[in-house]
Amino acid sequence: MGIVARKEKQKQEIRSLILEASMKLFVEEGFSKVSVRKIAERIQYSPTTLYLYFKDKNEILFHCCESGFEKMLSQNIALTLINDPIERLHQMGVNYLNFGLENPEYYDLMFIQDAPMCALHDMGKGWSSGDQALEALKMVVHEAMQKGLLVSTKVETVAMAVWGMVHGLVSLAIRQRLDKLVPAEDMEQTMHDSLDWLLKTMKKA
Amino acid sequence: MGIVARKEKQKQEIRSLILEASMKLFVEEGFSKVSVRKIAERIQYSPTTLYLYFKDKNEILFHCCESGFEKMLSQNIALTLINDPIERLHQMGVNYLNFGLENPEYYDLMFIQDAPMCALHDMGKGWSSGDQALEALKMVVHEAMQKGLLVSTKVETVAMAVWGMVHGLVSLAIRQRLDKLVPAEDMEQTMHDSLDWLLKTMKKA
DNA sequence: TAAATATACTTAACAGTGTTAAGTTTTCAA
DNA sequence: TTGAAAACTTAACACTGTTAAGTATATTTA
Repeated sequence: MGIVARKEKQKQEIRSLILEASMKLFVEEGFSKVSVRKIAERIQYSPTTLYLYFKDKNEILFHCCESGFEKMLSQNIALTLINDPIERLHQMGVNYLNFGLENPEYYDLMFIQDAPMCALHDMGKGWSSGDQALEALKMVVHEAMQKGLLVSTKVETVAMAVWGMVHGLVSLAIRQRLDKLVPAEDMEQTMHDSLDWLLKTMKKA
Repeated sequence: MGIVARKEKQKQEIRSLILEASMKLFVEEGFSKVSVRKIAERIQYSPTTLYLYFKDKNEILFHCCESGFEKMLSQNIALTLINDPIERLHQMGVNYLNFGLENPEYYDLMFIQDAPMCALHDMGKGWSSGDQALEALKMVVHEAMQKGLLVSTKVETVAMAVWGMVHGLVSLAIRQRLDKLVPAEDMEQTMHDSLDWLLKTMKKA
């Protein structure tokens, strides 16, 4: 069975090749410019070959997403060192804002486009890394409530509020909706101010 | 000069015809299904005719957006009756959430897609109705601070936080990102809970 | 009134998109 | 060496936004 295993390994290698080319392409040229033909050209294959390794373009984008989540989670490792759950939640928010602003193309794919969600639906699979981040968020909110640092409410309510806000800020910024509210040079700072304000405000008196 | 005025009026009528057809189309079939050819077919014109009335597709979508903003603002008229600025801000948020959930296609265009912003940029114009809504938001925050109902900070910080959150909730919901956090049947309620929570929380003790 | 001009609109095409069916080349086992 | 299976490509379909060139239809001028 060594031979069939090697075949499988080769297949995985080409899958990786396709995904790496895709990611390079949309980091360099932006998400909207990624096309099946351009990906194929980069790896010197015919466009139709990609369909032997992935069901459709959405599925390719879905897998790019997954590596985006890993990228995002990797910056959160140092987080476990922070004891105060509010402070930890705050830092999670800061990391989230920074990730979004520094990787707008990835962010777009992970949280704004619906192509990846279509793929996810078609495949009947779950997010794994995405769910993991969500679980961490709920956990820290729960901990803060248990320690009496937050007024006790449904965990989902607060988790949704916090995620909603940071996502709202990043996605409005990415889509140029904040330009009229605040000058470009103050934008990043104001976004962080808003986050600071939320966490200071929600802290139990 | 009556004749040139009539000509101008006819031109405006065809512009309206195009816009109405576009809006019907994307309310019925969704934003992503709107194409120049389909719009043209609806009004029994050749696709290229549309380019005699609008610079490109983005410009058409931009004007659809504008009527979306009017739709949105129209539901905010009753708002001026509310005296308490916090209560008014709350109701603005409620209206925002409802508009987004009831008109996801419009919302998509107005706050998520970047086609309209491209058009806006190309035309060198401003949002008018969009800016108006933003001004109203800043105003109510300002008023709440002046009346001592909110801790005084930069108005933009709080306005951005509140808008960020409601936009975050709506856009995450529209793009199916909240499905894993909360069951579908509780989603709308939880979104409103989050908004309630924010406003209760930010109210000065 | 007839010719010239300006307006309104269409046809045909370009260059691109995702995707599929059918055909070809390569690889490998019997 | 032959035959089957796997890997890959060519050609095509049905779309997309957009433009250049051509055709009718009004309107203005001589």
